[in-house]
Amino acid sequence: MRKTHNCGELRLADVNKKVILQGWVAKRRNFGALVFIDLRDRGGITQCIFDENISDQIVNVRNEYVLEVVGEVVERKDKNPKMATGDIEIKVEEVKIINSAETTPMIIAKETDALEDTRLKYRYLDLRRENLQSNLILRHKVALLTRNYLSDLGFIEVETPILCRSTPEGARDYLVPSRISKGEFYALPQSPQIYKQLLMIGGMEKYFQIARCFRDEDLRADRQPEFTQIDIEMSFVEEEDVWGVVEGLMQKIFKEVKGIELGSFERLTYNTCMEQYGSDKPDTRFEMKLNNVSDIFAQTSFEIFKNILASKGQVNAIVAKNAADKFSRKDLDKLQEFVKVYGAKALSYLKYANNEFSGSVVKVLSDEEKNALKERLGIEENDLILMVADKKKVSQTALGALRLKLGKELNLIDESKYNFLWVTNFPMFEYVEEEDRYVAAHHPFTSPNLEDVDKMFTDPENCYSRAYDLVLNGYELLSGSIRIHDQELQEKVFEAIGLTQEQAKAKFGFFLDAFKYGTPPHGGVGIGLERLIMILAGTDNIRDVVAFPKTASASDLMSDAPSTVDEAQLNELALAIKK
RNA sequence: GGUCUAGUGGUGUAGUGGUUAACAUGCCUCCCUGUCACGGAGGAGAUCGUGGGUUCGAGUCCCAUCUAGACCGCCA
Repeated sequence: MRKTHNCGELRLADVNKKVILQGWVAKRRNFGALVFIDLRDRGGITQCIFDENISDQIVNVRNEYVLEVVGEVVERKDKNPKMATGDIEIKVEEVKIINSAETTPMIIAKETDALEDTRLKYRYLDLRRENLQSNLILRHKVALLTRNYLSDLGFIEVETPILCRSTPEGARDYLVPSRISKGEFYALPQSPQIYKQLLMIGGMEKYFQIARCFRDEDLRADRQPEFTQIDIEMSFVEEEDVWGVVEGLMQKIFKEVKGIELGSFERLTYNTCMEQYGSDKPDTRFEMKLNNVSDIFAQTSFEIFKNILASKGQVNAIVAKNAADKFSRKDLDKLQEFVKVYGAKALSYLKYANNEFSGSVVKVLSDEEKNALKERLGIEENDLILMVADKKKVSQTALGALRLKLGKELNLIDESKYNFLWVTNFPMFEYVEEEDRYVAAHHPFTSPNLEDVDKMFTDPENCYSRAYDLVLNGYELLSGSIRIHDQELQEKVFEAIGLTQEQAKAKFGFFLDAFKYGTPPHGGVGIGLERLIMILAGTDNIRDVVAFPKTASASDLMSDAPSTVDEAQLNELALAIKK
């Protein structure tokens, strides 16, 4: 390689050095006989100056041409404090046009104005932008830190299969038809869950993998169909051991990447989370907690609240402090529509100003009820009370979502904070109405809390598990659990979710067999790498931290995947497309 | 599966049912020796996502459809 430096590293101290740079033309400023070219590579941008002796050699050079310049580093006459290399420039003595470039369909700059579909179609051009490059470099750093940290602790990285057996529970699998066994399919792994547990049975004791996972489900701003997990599993451990490893890893990453010393991680149970924040992944960077005010309305004559409470519903409230004047009737109607998305039938509100209440439910609530609310919620001048009366879960989640929306809109969130929160004691089961049965809330290999084992059949609603999530600033950063290592207990869990022994055997037979041969107690986590990088990079879009992401409909605009295939390919797989 | 938003020169946007569809940027030509969002003069570039419909007349209104985005469901 002839290149002596990258385009971001030269400083005043390098003046008089003879250098060779190679890179792309980011910008050309032409003064006739004198031409400035900003040359860009992964390292940054350096200004190159072409005087009358050489400028005629680059008259045809346009943006994104690839150049080699040979020249001397000189101090600039007029320095540019906005550039890292702004004190110097290259006085070009020789130039070689390595390659030309057509006019690009988008402007390649730190802040491009191109919309995302354009950027995705020409992703290789978008990747030349500083933002995406620094995000990918950040991702590399975090992966490297992770490997080193875990390796130092005695973890072994093991690759697990991408072509797996389909598992019927949980997320939809991506399927891959088998050519050799016609009519049969592999599935791409939703996570290496079963394999990493088998590695524990296989005696690896401490395993990790930076593992690609695939889920054929609809996308979101923080969800791609293929994504990467920092997958960790350990034998002979309990919760504290796993959490200690994860906290150490996060502390290391935040220290090295952000220069931040993380404090201790807070912990809340799932139920407390739902009660206080209306979410199992709360953003704890601001307050505005939920209050269950159902008891205030125990004797209410307001029919709607009365009926909801009679059918075991709840009335929850949040308070937007000193913000009543910021919400017009129209604004509040919009909030009403917002909570309906989450299944709430209505949003009740009360404004408090000049020592009196006004608002949607002011006439139907008694003075006693309003005073009780005022006292319970610590209402002061210009406060706004927002209430949702509904089924417990609807009331909580609707207000939880509203809390987050208001936190953002009222600027209550301290963006400089990184609030980690362990959420523990998840319910073991979740009731699915359509199927009239309980399913595993996490996955069926999660251990129930030992004191709740009996409740699996007598009181599944109140049976809790040894599953935990780590939440960072409102994002679910990881999920994990202590697994079942006892065959008998595993069979009971299958029974509790309505799987007969035969069904369980058909679905997980090899896995259950393995449990017979001395399974160590074990547990672990899967950390969403993209979400971690998103937060570190300060973006709320997962596509900003993936080199070649998919659109919301799971297609790749650049390669136009997925695509149809030849009839011959289908024939070879014994497949036909249904018309 | 559902709700909402958007689709107009290469790119990003404006556009009240009525003249030749406007602006910025990019692109092309020319001028310019200190710019860094360079500046100046001129120029090319759009069947307004697609298909129907209403209307004397549709970028604009209606229906369908496609694409992109956000959210709900979904994501053990």
